[in-house]
Amino acid sequence: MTESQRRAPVTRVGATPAGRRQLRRALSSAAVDLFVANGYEATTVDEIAAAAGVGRRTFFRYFDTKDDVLFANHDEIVTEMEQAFERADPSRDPVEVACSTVSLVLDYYAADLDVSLKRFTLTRTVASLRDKEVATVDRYQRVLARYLQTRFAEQGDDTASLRAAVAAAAIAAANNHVLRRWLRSGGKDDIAASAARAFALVGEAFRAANAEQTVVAVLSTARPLPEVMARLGAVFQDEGAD
Amino acid sequence: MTESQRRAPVTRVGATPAGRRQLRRALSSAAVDLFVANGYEATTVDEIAAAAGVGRRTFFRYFDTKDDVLFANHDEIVTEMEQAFERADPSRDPVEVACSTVSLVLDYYAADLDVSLKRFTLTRTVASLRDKEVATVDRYQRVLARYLQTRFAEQGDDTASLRAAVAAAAIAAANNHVLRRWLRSGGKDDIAASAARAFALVGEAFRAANAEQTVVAVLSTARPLPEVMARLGAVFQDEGAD
DNA sequence: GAGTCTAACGGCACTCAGTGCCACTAGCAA
DNA sequence: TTGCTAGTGGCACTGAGTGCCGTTAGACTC
Repeated sequence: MTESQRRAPVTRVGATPAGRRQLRRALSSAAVDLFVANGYEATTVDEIAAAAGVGRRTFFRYFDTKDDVLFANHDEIVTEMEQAFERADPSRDPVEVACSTVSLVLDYYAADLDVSLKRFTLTRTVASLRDKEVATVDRYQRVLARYLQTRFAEQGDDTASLRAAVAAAAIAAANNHVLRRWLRSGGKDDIAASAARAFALVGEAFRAANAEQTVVAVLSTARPLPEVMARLGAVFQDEGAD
Repeated sequence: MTESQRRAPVTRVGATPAGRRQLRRALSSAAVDLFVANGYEATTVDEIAAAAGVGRRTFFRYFDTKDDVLFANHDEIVTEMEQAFERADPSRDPVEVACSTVSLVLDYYAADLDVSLKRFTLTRTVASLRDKEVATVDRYQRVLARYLQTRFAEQGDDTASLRAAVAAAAIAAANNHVLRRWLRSGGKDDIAASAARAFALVGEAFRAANAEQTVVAVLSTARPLPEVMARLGAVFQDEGAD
């Protein structure tokens, strides 16, 4: 063995699955801190790896790209959402199921407030990271859309695909709006309450249009019933037009 | 001058603004063809530049990144949308204005069907290009949201920000759905008709939810009016809960 | 037509992300 | 002790993106 081949003994953290998770977290944590301290572009992968006590090559065995390290548990969220949809009660309203499922994202962000806040400032500052975040949002928006599409199609909706895409986008936007507002408040706001309000707005917009509305009104009139019916019918006669 | 410094005469296309546009198009066109022929990753910027008859360094003076070349006129679309919002009739319904403005994107895509189709297959195939497209969509979705937010705020909507974000997402999703469906048909479908249908769905979902619903119903009962009112009131008593 | 100036261009060298390859070794099994 | 496996680090390589600078086409002036 030559002198140049000599090296420090390898700790080999990733031998066990728990160790792999631990190293992933260590890399992610080190990266976030370095990004915040020195800026994203100014931080090299070498520095991240060194801060976590591993080699540069090992970093790329845990994360495909440099920016992936900021969204470490995103895959986890997506698979968890898919599982939630699989075991969802089919009798519940699809939009409602989608809303309550997407709030898994809020739970994940709330579970690690410190990292969430740092990532928030980074995604607001660095354009490429903002794009990356948008791409991750799009990924679970697709999961929402797929679920809604199958459910809408079951209900005999002939525009299921369109309605699913639009509703999924609306739900994701509402979720993001709540999330960003909460992060801007530094995690102080009542996230559950604002989420409920936001999803109520979405549900109102899309549930109502799905099934026929059931409307109830009270009127007082001396006119004979057939005339009342005719007048009421005239009010909605343009509804068939598309 | 040494032999190594000798070079072919420079054509200098970009001396005039028209020439710059022409070279941009040439680079974009060459890139798309190479991407389709040899794959995105397998195509180097050197090859694109060479195919357009310029040096590699010039490529990066016309496009910031390699993937930007696929979305060459995106900035143009965004600024045109912003201008459209500025001269929009303030008496028109905001959602309707947003819908008709976003269809500028459809016009741009329809204007160059060939490139649009090639880009479509690329964005479906290459993950990084799909992410890039999602990011571009997000950019004009923000323009929509900003317009809707100011208009909703004018109307005294205290949840203007949320409603604007959700409506903008829905409009963008509807637009994309129409666009993708049209591209999958190879440009054969009637894009205007399907756009009208899609935007009708969005408008229905968001215009109606803005004002209070006006409901009319006919009922026949022998019960005294106060009891009827009390029973009807009980039906909606959970509506205040948030 | 000759001189001048500006800006587009090409070349070169550099950094860094990401990848393939291989040698090394900690931990485990026989 | 002797393999075997898998995590790891080093190394070299490709390619994107950037800063710098010399060159020169084309426009403008006189």
